[in-house]
Amino acid sequence: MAPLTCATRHATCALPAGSEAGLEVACASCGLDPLCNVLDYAGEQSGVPDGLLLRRRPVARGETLFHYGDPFHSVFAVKQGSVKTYIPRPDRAAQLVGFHLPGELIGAGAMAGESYPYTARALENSRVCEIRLGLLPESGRPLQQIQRAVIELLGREVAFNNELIAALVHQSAEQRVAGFLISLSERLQRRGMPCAEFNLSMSRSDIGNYLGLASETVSRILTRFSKADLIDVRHKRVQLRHPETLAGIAE
Amino acid sequence: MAPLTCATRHATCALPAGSEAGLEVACASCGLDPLCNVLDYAGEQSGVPDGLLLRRRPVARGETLFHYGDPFHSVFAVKQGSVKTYIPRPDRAAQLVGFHLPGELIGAGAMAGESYPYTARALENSRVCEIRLGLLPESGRPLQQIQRAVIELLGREVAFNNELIAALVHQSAEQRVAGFLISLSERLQRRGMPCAEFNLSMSRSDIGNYLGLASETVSRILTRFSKADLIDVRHKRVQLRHPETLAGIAE
DNA sequence: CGGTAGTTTGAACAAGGTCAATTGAGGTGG
DNA sequence: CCACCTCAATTGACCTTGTTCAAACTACCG
Repeated sequence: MAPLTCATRHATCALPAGSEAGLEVACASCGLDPLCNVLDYAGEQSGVPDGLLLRRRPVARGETLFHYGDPFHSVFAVKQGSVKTYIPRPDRAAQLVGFHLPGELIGAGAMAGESYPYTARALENSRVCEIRLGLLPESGRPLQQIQRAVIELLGREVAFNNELIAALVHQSAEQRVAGFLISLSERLQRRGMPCAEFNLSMSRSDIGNYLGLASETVSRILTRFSKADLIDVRHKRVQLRHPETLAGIAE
Repeated sequence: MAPLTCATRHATCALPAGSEAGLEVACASCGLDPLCNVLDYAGEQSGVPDGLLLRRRPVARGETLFHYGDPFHSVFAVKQGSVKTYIPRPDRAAQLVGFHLPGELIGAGAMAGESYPYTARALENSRVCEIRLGLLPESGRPLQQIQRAVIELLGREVAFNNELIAALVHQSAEQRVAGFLISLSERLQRRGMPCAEFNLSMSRSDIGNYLGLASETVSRILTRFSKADLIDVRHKRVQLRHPETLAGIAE
């Protein structure tokens, strides 16, 4: 078997201009990297099924990675573009769970259970890496490292969610939107992507749904920030002019 | 070394009347049970340090199990009574993170990190079991099972938090309070505790803080529910009269 | 060049927060 | 045992915030 390489260790390749969104995250900055490295190692020890790693798979805007309730098989990482996750609800609007930027994981919450607790859908033409954890053998030494990595990932997820809860529950609409922009910017920065100016690939309703606000409120606050010269919004393009002030608003 | 027994496999022992709150959860119903069982096994294989399990440790009302930022050493489970976790914040009121009922874990979110992300304080005179995971050797076969159990626990935590976020962000004050009561009741039931009538060991402000509401709003809604004969509130005692209707309100 | 869906903006309204006064419970000391 | 103190809980009045409903506007796409 050919030695496996990390799912995301590849330079950007040429693609039809305009068909894909933004830059690609470097492997070293990707949240999947620890797992990728472990699997590299596992590969050389053999015992890891082939086809375990699917790298830089293109996903068209609107396409889904998996649906709510599907049996768990893979953890995904966004390589390029963006993905939203949501819980479809009968006779109600879907509940938005999260937005996933380059370098971020999708489906981590399902690793412990049998099925995905939400649907994942691409917000734009994107690329994702996929690790088919479902194919992993249940024994052998590498498993320990894999488990360790999974624990690490889940722990981060828990911490992030705890912060999010604290934030969402107690903040005003203005604070939430400011915090949302700052969060996006910081997450892009962490992955080495341009973070002062970026795309709001999700709709205002998606943002509102995520933050627990009406889309009109989101819109109003964005223009308010814009008039205060804190940001510059044009269509889906946002530029942060005074991130410090925004961060101050978000507290 | 004497064989270790599960941290929580013990009958209730006699105690000064009135000094402790409520019944004790059975070990089989405890969230720590999977870990306890694994460690039992580990003990017989040797290699597990002594003093790893501290069982049914009494904790006085107001006493803390650990503080925000303390280095991680143990996972706790409430055996009897209740505990709240919160993030202390400079020049602001603390942010309540969660309430922990008998059978529930505390500090699971810290297992992946180095330090506790919140402070844990007993709401009443309670008893907790403690597993000093920090003392675990980093190798040996049982580690795999321990890791598996940890992943399981973290996964549940993530799932619970996702639901919580969805709930808190989109629900009205009335829905939140109804959902809070139902959640308490269901969690008590899951652990085999009386669930139709129970103690609200936390203050109205704690509830409000947790749900993102003013304490006055919590109070108003409780009396509203009481007048509608959905519940009976007297001091800290609550009786659910029409759980189904409440569940309907919470949606 | 329309058509459609997302976005912006305005005005009326409702939910919940804030402030303040009152009541009630538990604890302490005389 | 009771008076008193303190703090939590309740209740009322008012006001801010954000939602809802509706209409105009804009980008995007055939």
